[in-house]
Amino acid sequence: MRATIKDIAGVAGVSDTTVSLAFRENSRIGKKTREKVLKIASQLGYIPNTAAQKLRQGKTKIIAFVINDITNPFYSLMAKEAENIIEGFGYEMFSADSNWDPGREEQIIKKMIQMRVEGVVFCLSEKSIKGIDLLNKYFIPSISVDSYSEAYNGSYVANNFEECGKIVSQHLLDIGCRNPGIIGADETMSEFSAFKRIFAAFEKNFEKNNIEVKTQNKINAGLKIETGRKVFEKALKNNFDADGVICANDLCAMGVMEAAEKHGLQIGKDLAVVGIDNLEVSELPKISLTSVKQPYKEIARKAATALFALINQEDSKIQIELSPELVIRKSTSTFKKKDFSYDKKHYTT
Amino acid sequence: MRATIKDIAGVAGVSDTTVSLAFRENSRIGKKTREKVLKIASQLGYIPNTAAQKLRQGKTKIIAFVINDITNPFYSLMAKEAENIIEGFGYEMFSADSNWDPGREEQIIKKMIQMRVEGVVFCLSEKSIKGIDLLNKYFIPSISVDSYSEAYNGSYVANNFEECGKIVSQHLLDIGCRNPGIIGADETMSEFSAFKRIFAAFEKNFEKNNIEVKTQNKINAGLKIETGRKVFEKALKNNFDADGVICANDLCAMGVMEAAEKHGLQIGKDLAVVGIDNLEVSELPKISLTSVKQPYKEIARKAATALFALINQEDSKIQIELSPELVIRKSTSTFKKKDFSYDKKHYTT
DNA sequence: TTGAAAGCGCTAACAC
DNA sequence: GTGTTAGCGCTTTCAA
Repeated sequence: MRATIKDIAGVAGVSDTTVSLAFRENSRIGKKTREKVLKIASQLGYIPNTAAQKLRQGKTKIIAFVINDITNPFYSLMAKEAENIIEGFGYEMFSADSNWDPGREEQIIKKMIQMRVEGVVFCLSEKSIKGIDLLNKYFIPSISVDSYSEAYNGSYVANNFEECGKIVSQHLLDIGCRNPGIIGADETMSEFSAFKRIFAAFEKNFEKNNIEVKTQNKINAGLKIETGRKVFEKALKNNFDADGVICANDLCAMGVMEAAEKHGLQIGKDLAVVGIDNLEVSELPKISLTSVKQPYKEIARKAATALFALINQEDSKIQIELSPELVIRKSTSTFKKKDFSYDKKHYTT
Repeated sequence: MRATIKDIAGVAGVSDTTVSLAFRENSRIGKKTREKVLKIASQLGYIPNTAAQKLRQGKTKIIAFVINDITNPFYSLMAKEAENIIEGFGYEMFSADSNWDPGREEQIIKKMIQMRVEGVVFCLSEKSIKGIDLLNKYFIPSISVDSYSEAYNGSYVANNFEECGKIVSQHLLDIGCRNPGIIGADETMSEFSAFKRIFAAFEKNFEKNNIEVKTQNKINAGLKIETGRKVFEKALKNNFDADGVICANDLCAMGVMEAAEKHGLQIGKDLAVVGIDNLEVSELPKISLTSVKQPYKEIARKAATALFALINQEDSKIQIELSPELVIRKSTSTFKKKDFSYDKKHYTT
């Protein structure tokens, strides 16, 4: 039904080989023959069959992109950037969404191996390493983006989460906060290495300055406005008394700010709030949320490029961390220092 | 290098066919043979080669999802929903991002045909119909989602944009606006049928009530906070004087509200503002933007399901429009009616 | 400059 | 219940 190379060969009165070669530039085919073949091919509406090509050549020129949640704008941004790089190398990219499910992760990676992809860019749920084991077993070059679990020892291009926690805590210290709080993700997500590393670094930097994050000021809220609001409302009614907080993300921070104001606290003055993500809406004057901007585009670009270095065996392991940037806005910039005496005694940078 | 069916057959001392059949449930193979084959396959780390399967079977069980911009949260949401449905049918989904470029669209669709996909879900830029022509030429079932150009006559599951423009205008009428304004997308995007249809229906419903949208109150801003703010600031300095506006999307509306307040207008009272998208942040008390919520998830689900009806020839053309919902918030709910005398004379529903 | 022949890995007819 | 044979559409030797 659909035209094949044989059909063209039949009409043109040449061999299959000649037709195949006619599609490649600078092949040994004569000019006239090529023109004739190409013309007939176009008349017959010939489109090559990728499956046959791949089978014959053994190479697929496909890279897989496996990600936790493609509806997360940062992940879809990475997908788009990676795709551009990958196409620049003459490869195709197939993406798949694991929905944070380790079972689906493994299943997707198996499919990708069936498909004989030549490399994989991934950001996994960290709940299982079966997917990575599979890739290693079949010697498929792969690289992790954004974050990676503690046990992971392969290639990655990641956010420097220690730096992230550190710059936030340092900023809070600098503006005068002496009683920090941590408003984390919900229970499932708070095991994710990114949050663990950010909050650990945040706490560590305060400890270096002899300031402790009180247990009552460490809570798990979630990644949405609503969860941030509800959980923080409740916390304030209990004994939450921090003067500066880091939140799991910007949406959560917005919920937190709302609850705080409702409780009579002035944002930026009584309570400094920092988010993570630097969403477009965070810069609205009415929100004006200080936030951490992470270099997702650059991560994706570097990772895709690095993957080809692995594929071409120019390198055997690549581990890169990129630093975030703190965007300071009103939610932290009008803080009133309460305890200046403290600074002289303890404060160090 | 990688184990094939022949390798397994060799070790097990059976034929290729037997091995192939062993992987299929309820095939005629004996129980013991199957167990032996499966065991050896697992020992050799056998993973079937999709290219070979597809080539042999002629069927690929692949659906393509071609979309303008996967970083648009609504589009990625549709991709995810569609993928779930498609997997439920035992197919795989490959997605590709055309970045609103008609050239890339065509190129992507060509690739998908090379890949012998069995169906395509798409949302195209509307700047060219070459992609659709290709699909038709090769008799590949396809369905459009979200929007479609005027010239398009194929299957679709779309937003009912007329309804969208109508409910917004009716709401503005109901609260007492008598001098409407339209704040559209930038020049490139404003040719997109979705915006044209929404704004036309908006205007038409006002006209039915003998109210005209003045030329000076129709402006093109854009789809971002910043463009909304800048363009509306300028418009207010000129002669923009509407008392109720529809904006191209929520982000634009936020920029508009910011500029309006800076200019001394009270949102909801002097100027009613309606957005489109109903973003999560639009419900924040400080923003509280009335907005149109469009049924993207349902569109994607219906479209994917409909595509299989087309593939299985249970149906030859499917055209469905789904209605949006207006979420009313403070940006329109405290409006002070100025001209009650008008109502008695003209107002109709 | 061209063609003949082989085969990538798998599955489907058909025969036993 | 199992094996033989052929072939999906293409590319790649190798020979002419």
